[in-house]
Amino acid sequence: MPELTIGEVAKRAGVHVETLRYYERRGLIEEPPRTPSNYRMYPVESIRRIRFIKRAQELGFSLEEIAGLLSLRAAPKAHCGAVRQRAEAKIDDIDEKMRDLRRIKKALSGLIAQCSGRGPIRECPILEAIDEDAAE
Amino acid sequence: MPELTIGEVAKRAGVHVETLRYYERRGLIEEPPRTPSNYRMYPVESIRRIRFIKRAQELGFSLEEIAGLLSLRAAPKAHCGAVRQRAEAKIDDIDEKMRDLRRIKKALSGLIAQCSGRGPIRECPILEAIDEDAAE
DNA sequence: CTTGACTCTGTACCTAGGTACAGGGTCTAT
DNA sequence: ATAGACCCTGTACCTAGGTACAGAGTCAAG
Repeated sequence: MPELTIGEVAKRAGVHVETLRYYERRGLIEEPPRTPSNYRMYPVESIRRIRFIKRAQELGFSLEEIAGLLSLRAAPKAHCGAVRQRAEAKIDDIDEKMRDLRRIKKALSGLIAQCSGRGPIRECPILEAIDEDAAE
Repeated sequence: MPELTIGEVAKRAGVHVETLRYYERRGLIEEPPRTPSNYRMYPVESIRRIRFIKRAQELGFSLEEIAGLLSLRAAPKAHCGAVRQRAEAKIDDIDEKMRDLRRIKKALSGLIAQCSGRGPIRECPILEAIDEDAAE
């Protein structure tokens, strides 16, 4: 029976041991069975689950959202639309962040355009603009 | 002599009293003089400084970076190029964040395109893809 | 002269996602 | 049988930017 200690799982999944215990506390991974000496022993499938979590994080999902995806996956009656919907909502989040960043970049570019970069700091048009304008 | 209590400054600058004390601890605003009963009394210029801080935050600068801008402003020998440089660096940060977001969005869109939204959760192509691929 | 609104300091708490001990127990190799 | 590597729990700490008390003092109005 190929069971793994927490250290082995951590190594193979590319995370720290403490992270696994943290995920367990957060409810992202089930409490694994224990040996008589109270060591956690993980089935090999655990590694896949940890990797799922890491990849979903890379796609911008928070741990809370990932917990949602995982429980969805475990619900036999759920269907795929629910997952799709979450992915679409995440794209909306991203679009909103990009709009914010574009707006900020535009404002900064406008300030830089006013500044030769050569005057004394007392007359810096960038600082003056921040001092006077609302940065909307 | 038109001096202001912390509550008045907070109200006029649109921040909380605790935030002003926090900024003082962080070195973003000078320690104001005190009354005999130990109340802070701010000159009217303080309001302008708080607003500067808030606007610089809206432009994506952290409090630490803002402290840098403020001390630059106070250095008589500094020149405008230093400010310009920081603004340009901030634009580089923004560009990097946008690249990350675009990459993530593309990955999510690709997943969504594979999913009709109608199948059972066990066959959800989005979940399967997260389970198997590296989300690069 | 008391009540309510304000201020003071110091410290704890919050989100997110972990990381780092301390003080124990266990397992493996020699 | 003992050293070193692992594991356990519990708690504190980290970043960033604040927010929320507690317990005490102060100020203005009626």
